[in-house]
This record gives sequence, structure tokens and C-alpha cells, in this order.
Amino acid sequence: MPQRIGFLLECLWHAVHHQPMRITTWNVNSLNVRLPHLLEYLTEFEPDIVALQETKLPDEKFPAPEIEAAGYRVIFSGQKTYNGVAILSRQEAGEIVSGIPEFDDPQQRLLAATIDGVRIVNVYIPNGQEVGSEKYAYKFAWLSAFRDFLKLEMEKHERLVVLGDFNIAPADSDVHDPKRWQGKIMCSDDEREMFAEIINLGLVDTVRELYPDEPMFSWWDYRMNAFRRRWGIRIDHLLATPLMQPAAAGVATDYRARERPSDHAPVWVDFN
DNA sequence: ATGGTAGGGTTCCTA
Repeated sequence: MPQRIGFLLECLWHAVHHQPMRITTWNVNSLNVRLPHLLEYLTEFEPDIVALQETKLPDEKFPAPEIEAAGYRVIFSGQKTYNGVAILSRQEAGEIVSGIPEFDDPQQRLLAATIDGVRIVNVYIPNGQEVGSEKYAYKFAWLSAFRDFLKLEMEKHERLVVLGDFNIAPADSDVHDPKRWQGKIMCSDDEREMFAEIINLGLVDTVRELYPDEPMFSWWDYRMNAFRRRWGIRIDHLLATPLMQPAAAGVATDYRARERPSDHAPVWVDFN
């Protein structure tokens, strides 16, 4: 009899843990300004997990009450003016890590947590400004430390999603005008090689897996009417271990078309 | 080769 109960409990556990999960990433470019858009997004898409970047808020000014009132728990690692990351979730977040361990960095760009048995690693990878610049060197120092950290995380967690603003367009198919962007920041060979190294740790680019031939842009420059002209690039990604199987994905471009939008649109993936 | 816009914090930095 106890054996049978144990079996039933196990079935129940699996049933609970095999619910589809909607996981999403959005560089909001100031959560202060974008909070109304975020709250609308939560209502419209009902995501299970949301990774935010560029909150641009110190922790004491984070709008946790508004987010909690919308039915989400939230953890955050922010600073004044720049950077800042947060994770919203229906379920509680555990094993929280903020910043890359052993990489001394005043910029708040990484937040990891385990939610519903899935390891979530939210990143705001440095932009790099210009190929060869000081900030470009910082981007690579950051990426090297991040790659090494991710390798360790993947050894500990079979079910893992690393998501966020990578500031890298992995291929020419991720760029509206590959000629104009060739060798430029976010599209240089070295950056793409680093992206491939991260993939080669054993991750799947879930959006590309589901849409091998669509543009799937996630960022459009504020300048030159770039969004209206469809001048976008795909730099926001959700990479997952093979156990995390993507069933559907999309970019909520509508949020880029609104009044006072972020320059990024939310990217979402439903996992089986 | 350059310029254009947005956010935040102030007379400029980052994207």
C-alpha cells in the first residue's frame, strides 16, 4: 500500500512538473518608464518566468509591490542609472546567484535562480560599444568569465535556460542588412565565435530551432525610424539544455510599436 | 563616414 501511494505521488509530481512553461526575456530600458508596459505584458501573455534587463534602478527603488500585486514573485539586482537585472516568477526562486562568482564587476548584469526545477540564468551581456574599444575588451572579459560560470552551472543543472540581452546577432540571418552590419559591434566574427562557444557547451538556440528561416528580430534602434522600416536585429536569446524542449516561440513586436517603447521587444518560448 | 533617439543624470554617458 505505501508503495502504491509512493507511485501515485511520483506520477503527480511528474504531472505537475511537466506543465508547459512560458519563459520570456525583455530588455525594458528603464523599468521606471516601462512598468505600465510590463504589467500589460504580464496580463496579456501570462508568462511563468520573466527575465528583465536594464532595469536601471537601485534595489531600494525597485517596484516590487506593483509586480507582486500582479501575482508575481520577484528577485532583482540593480544599480543606479545603468544595467540591472530581475526575474519575475509565479513560483518561488531558490539558489539565487547575482553576478558571476569570482568575476569582480560593479555592473549588475547577471541573476540566476532555480524556479520550478529549472535553472534560470538571466544575463545582460555588455554592449561593447565599438569593435576594438575598451568596452569591447570588457565585453570579452565578461563573456569569458560567463562562459566558464555557465559550464559549471550546466554540470549542476540538467534543466537550464540561459536568457537575456546577449548583444550578439549570431548570424547574418539575424540582421536586417548584413552588409551594413558586417564586422560591426554585435555582428563581428569574434562575438559570433563566442556565441558559438556558449552554444557548444550543449545548448539549443530555441527560437531558431522553431523558426529556422524567420528574421525574429528583437531590437530596433530608436533612431532613423528603424522599427517602422523593419531595420532590426536578433540579439535577445533563450538558450536551453536538451531536456528543455521548446514547443512554441515568438517576439511580442507589438510592445515595440507602443508609445514610449523600449528599443527591445519581449521574446517568449513555451517549453514542454 | 556619419548621424540619428532615448533614458538617466546633469551639462555627458551609454546604448
